[in-house]
Amino acid sequence: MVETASTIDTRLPAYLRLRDDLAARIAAGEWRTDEALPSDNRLARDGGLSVGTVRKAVQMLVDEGLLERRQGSGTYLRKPAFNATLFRFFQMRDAGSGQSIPTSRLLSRSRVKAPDSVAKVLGTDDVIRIERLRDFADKPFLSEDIYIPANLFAGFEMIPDNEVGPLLYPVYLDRFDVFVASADDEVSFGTADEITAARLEIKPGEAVAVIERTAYSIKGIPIEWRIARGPANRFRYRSRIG
Amino acid sequence: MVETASTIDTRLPAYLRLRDDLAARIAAGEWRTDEALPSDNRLARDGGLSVGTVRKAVQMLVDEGLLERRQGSGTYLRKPAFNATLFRFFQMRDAGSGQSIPTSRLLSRSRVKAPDSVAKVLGTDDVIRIERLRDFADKPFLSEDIYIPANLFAGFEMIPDNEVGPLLYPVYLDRFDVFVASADDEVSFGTADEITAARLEIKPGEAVAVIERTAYSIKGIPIEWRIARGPANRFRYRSRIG
DNA sequence: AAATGAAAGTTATATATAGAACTGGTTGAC
DNA sequence: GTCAACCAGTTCTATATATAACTTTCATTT
Repeated sequence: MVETASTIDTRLPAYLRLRDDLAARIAAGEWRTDEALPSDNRLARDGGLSVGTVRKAVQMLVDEGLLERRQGSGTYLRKPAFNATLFRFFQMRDAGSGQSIPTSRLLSRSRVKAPDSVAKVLGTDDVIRIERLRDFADKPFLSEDIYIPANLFAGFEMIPDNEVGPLLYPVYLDRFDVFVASADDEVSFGTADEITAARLEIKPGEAVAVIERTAYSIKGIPIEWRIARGPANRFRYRSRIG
Repeated sequence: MVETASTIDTRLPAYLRLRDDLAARIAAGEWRTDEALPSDNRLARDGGLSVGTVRKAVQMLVDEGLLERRQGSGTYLRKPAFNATLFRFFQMRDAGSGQSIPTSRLLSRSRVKAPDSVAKVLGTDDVIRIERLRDFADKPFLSEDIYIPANLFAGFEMIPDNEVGPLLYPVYLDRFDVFVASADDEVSFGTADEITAARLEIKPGEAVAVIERTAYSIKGIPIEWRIARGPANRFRYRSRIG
């Protein structure tokens, strides 16, 4: 059940090999989000390929949301819209156009042995656990419990608090070259236990919304599992299907 | 703000025109799900196009989930998996592998003037309203209020109850050639009013999950708006992001 | 009866090429 | 100085062609 990460280049079709190569170079930070990749023609010459093949490879990365093509201009990295895509739950119902990123308080980070259910999802029980509290409109509204594999995020628990921004996924990318490409969310409903209630400043037993999320890399390898709880009456979750 | 439905063929690119043409013929029921469409070569000859252009059009429909290509064999209609894709909320948490389609009871159907908020979404206030109650494991678990534009679904309210199956989207497709391609869901939590409580057999004021859904055609035209309520403690909503 | 092989038809991959549509900058006329 | 024209570079659309990989069918051989 071991997933060797970068088994590149078996005898895959050329367009897939180019896609993988580009994806790797993107992850390696070879280009910035403002200025941009070699042109189709250039990639074709360099790779000894035809333009059609190059376009097919690039188009895949566009479909996957990594790249963005601008006709007449070039092909660019898409600035990951963490906000809009992967962080859109708990948009406050009366917040109007605010759209502000909520602030985060790190409560703890430690390397621990993961609970069975988490270990099963991540494929290892050697994990780093992060406890976090997020505020919105000066009130706590999300209590989070996050698990990430220690082998992928070696040393994460040592990073000074002030170097960890309000969003984790950019940190994963910048410091560990781990890109969160997709996620499964599961929303349900429960009641607050003592600890959660204290953090959220509500009474134990009050209704909370529960979001369990598993985040995956482009290759589909699970990167993170988290469970988040917030007051049910302030909760709103949006999802696009299809 | 009027959307003329089938403004085909402006001077769109050839591959888009072919895509639209095929989509229309699919919706018209020209092919069945078992045996299948003309080959790439055939479509190219018939349309006076090159194979590359045809492949691009067909690929779009594959990406949209309408078609399915089988190498060496042909291109086939995909049987829409209504169950898995558009009807996955309220999977009961302890139902195990049941996966059974819940039963439906139609409570009312009538042509009415839509509330403002609904009219705004659908673009018309001439709608048909459907009230429905869905059961699971012999208990009511979803009370639904559904609105569809009367012009798209003329005569829907006349169809005998027993000819409306437990799932609405196949009915839309079979009888009205309306294909639901995507949807926006919005999940929140609230409390049951008198009517909802009676239907769900719970007490007024008890916690309910609320799902508001807007469903769209392939062209992005809103087709249906619904609001559904169910007991919060039995609720579980899954969503894939990215 | 079962295995083999050939053939035709299909999608999948890849190349080469051409012009259209668009962008961003530079040049030149006024 | 301003505006228009041009230009080089880019993506986008479309064609034509060739070969590989695969499926299905049918005839032949064993």
